[in-house]
Amino acid sequence: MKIIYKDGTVGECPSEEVTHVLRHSAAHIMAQAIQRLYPDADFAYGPATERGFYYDVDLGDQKLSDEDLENIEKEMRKIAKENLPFKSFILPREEAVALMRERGAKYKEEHIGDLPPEAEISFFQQGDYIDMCVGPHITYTKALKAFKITGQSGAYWKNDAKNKMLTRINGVAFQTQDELAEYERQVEEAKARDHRKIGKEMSLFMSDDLVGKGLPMFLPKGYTLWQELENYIKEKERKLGYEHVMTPCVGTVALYETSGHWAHYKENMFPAMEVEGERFVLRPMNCPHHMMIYANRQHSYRELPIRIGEIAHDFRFESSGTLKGIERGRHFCQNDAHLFVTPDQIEDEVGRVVDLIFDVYKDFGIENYRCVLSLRDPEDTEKYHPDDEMWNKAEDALRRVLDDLKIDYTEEIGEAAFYGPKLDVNVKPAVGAEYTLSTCQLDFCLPAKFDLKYTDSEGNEQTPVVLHRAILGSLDRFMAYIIEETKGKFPVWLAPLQVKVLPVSDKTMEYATEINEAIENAGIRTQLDTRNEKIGYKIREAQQVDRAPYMLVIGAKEAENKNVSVRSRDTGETTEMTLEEFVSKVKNEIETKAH
RNA sequence: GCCGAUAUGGCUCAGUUGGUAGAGCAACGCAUUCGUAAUGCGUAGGUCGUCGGUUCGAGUCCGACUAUCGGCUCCA
Repeated sequence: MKIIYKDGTVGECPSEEVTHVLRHSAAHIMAQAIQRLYPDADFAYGPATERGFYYDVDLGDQKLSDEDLENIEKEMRKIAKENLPFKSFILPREEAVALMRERGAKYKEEHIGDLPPEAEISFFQQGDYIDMCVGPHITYTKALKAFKITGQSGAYWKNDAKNKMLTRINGVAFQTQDELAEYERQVEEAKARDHRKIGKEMSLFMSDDLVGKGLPMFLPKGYTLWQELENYIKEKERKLGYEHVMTPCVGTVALYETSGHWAHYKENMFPAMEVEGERFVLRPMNCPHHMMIYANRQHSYRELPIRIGEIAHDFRFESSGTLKGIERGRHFCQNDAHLFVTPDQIEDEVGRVVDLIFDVYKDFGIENYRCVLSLRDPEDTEKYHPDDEMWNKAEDALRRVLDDLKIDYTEEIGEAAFYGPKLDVNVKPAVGAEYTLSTCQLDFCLPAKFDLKYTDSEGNEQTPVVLHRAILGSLDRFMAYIIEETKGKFPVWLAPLQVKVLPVSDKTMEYATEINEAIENAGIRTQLDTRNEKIGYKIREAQQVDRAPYMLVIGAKEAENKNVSVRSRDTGETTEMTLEEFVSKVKNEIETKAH
């Protein structure tokens, strides 16, 4: 594919750049279409994205309906068909400003003002549409073949909520129709994996307006899974020397004033409630409570690290627009722990946390993740706790741990919390944007705020460093993640219903009942389908709705042979075996957490 | 919170230009006793998200609110 650069030269596009150039050009073509339909439209930014492109546009008071978007898409096809050439030109700054002013492009004009004085100001033009842009672009509009407008949203100019809200029109674009079709197939697939849909189908959780938005409730099956996760992670932690505590999900405002959360995190908390002249809040995190537990008695350096863990209920006043099933609610349970260490122990302890994270990921078969080291921006002296030495030491310690374990990671400057650097492990769910599953954050501030101490070997009082860490993140979010990863086909150890016993007819109900009881007594979660239905019907529901890993078909043959026919959810194959063989097979899979 | 869309029995959806709500599945009843992804027949079930307005008449048109969905923003 030929492309045109800002200086007007035309060349062959490097193959890895083709899609990006196509998408960026698609944004320009969309802008041209919009300008034809809405002559007063004023354009802001219109880049290529991971899957396609968008353009932020100021349409004044004009609102767009779905039909309007279809019309824009139609106009884009028309422009592609017209096969207009892309041309480029460069203007001196004053002329560039004059051109933009003449065309009423106030966002572009403002953008010129943001560019460094030496910047070359280039333009691309197809037909009568001119866009300030560094390019490169396709040479003719016909090169754009496979694309689609996917929706619109609001977006602030320069991403700043103080600025005007613009209309962002999103689209996808690919090199071929096949790729576009594949994308659409993936969107369908993602919808089928959506934890909200599967959670409803499998009766895992529910929500109700009367209870409140963002406040999901776990049904028996969902809570069974939840408890498996809780027991699993607590067992892991116990073996690593964690001690678990239970603390209330309410605290005084004074507690959060001490921690500093009241000053900096108040807008994300439910407002305070006043009782008998004292003010309380629902807690958004557990750090202050755990600090108080540490402070409950004096500590020697010999005891450190001290690891305090809790499956803790928290409440955050999340913006209504960000709520999403059990992935993001206003109530959730953190798999939280605070590790109190001496400065010398930081590296070791972080290493142990990182080991634990990947040990857990192995058990769950999690392979698609991205490690992010969030560092401070040394220029931003306002945001970050001022202690250069501590920061450098901590950031180096985190880096060393990752390097020693040969873990790939990216560094993000300015993404650290104000109190210290952090390591996040992010995953990409089937539906929606990437989010953090596990985190390990260093904290230099909180221990001092609570005046935490330990006595060192010289007999002097020292302040410990705190590591905040969460492995499963929140159990709620983690559950959402594994629902989407497995499409509800959980491994045996997690499945709310591990076995479903299906008598072929009432004639074998008695034997099926015996089998079901024996399995239940072996500590396996099982259910007997007592309905008067045909076997195919029972299998269909056990497979499609319950997603039970094993179905036992019990008919005359099994009753006579005193055995069971085991149908596997995953392979669809049926094997005959004795009840004892089956029970030990399932128990073994539970034990080994087989995937 | 912001931009846009949506809201109809337990679930998934239909409902034409405004004229008294419809299907499939599920539930319940009866028949059937059946061998690996839906047995047949029947019964019951809805103040169409809420409130207000226009109209002789509103599921349908208008407004407000609530919730949900797609994005944006935020995320100690």
